[in-house]
Amino acid sequence: MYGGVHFSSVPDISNVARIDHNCLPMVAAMHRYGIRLDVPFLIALGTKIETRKAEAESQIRSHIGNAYQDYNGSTYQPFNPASPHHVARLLFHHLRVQGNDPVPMTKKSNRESTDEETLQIYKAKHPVCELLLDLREYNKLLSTYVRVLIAKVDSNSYMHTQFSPTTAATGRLASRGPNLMNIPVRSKLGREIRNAFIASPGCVLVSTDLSQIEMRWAAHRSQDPTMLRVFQRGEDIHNRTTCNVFGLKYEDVASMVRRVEAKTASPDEVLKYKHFKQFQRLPCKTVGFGVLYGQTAKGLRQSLATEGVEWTEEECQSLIETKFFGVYPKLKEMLQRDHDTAKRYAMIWDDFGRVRLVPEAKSSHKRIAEEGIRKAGNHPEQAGAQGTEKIGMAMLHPLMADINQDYRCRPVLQIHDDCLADVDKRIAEEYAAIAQSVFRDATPLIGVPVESSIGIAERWGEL
DNA sequence: CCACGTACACCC
DNA sequence: AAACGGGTGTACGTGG
Repeated sequence: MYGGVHFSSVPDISNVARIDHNCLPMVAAMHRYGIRLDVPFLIALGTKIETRKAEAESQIRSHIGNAYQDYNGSTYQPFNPASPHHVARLLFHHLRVQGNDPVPMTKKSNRESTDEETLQIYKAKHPVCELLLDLREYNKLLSTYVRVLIAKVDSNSYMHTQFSPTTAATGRLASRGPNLMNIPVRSKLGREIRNAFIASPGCVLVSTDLSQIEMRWAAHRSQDPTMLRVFQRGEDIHNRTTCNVFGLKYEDVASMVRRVEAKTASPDEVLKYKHFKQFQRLPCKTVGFGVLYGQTAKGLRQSLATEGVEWTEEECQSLIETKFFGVYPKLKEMLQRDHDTAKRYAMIWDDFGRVRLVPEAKSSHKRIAEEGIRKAGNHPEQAGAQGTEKIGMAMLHPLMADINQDYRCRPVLQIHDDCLADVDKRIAEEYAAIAQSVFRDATPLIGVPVESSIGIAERWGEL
């Protein structure tokens, strides 16, 4: 012991460089081979979105008429719906959709916010809000994805993006030129873009996904008995949390879900299920993600509100502190330990010894210090999860290279807990089984089974 | 004219 | 004065 520091607690960083180094062959192969794009499909999609964009623009113009009159001192400025500044002036100064209510403001400039959340509030007040939201989506899809992807494919329609294993502080990969880790998936139209990513001729795309890997790392590190049992029994962790919080029986919930999914539930039970899903499971699921990120009661209240669940801050506080951590007390202790480590040493590290420096954790400014502590609280799980993924990639690549002698078998993308390969149809099943077991066994966790799921399809959007 | 900060939006 | 961790990219608007 010296100066309050236990030498035994100093992390061993020697494995980190090896992990990053050993995943490079697969990363390089991803860059070199690239992923195939269906360019005619993308062009048709682009045309479709351009049409919708033009419609939305003309409707916006007809709705606002001369409502927008901005005089810059010499001329009237045309309204630009892509400018948040113009949108704010239109809605809150000319149309005054807020009436006498206060409007959410932007963080740094002193101006009304026009983000999606804000526009949703005033959707009922003026039809232009929804049109502006639609237009935003079209502009986003066209300028960030459709046009860029078409412009950047090589002469054989393959996209070669760069992956950097050393950019993110937690060891996650970063992708640029273009970024293929943020291709849309949540909205219907956005998901169409994912369908432009296709397998090579005679091949299929095989995805290998580590399920709930950060949660499993949290279970491993905390050794929380309830969490361990959830994963050992193969339960749905959010259902388990919900049951313990609301005093429901797990098996009752599971059988209800089965009946609803099989469409054999009575109308009464369907109503009960909908209530369960929105007002019980959703809050518990949100907390489950949120706690690993250090989400506060205020943040939880906010994110639930966007899902139509209007809880008070006090109710959120009680859900997090009393109810959630009441179910998983050892998880709370682990997070507390990590926060203490950050406050004491201004750093934190994961089980592989990947260190993150958080000097701000020692700041005298509470806000800055808490920011550092939140970063530290999440680091061991995010970095640990990435360790599993990178080690899996390192072990899998030589096996793929062997197969690739006779049949096409190429890695194409990694998205944090997901590894995508372009594989000859004739050996897709065989490859999938190998990849699944490699990722599953890459890093044994104590008392926690790791599970990887596989998907096979010709288009990425179908996975 | 370009560089940069900001707002917003997409992903895990 | 924030209120959720980790990223990239685009358009706008301002200031050098």
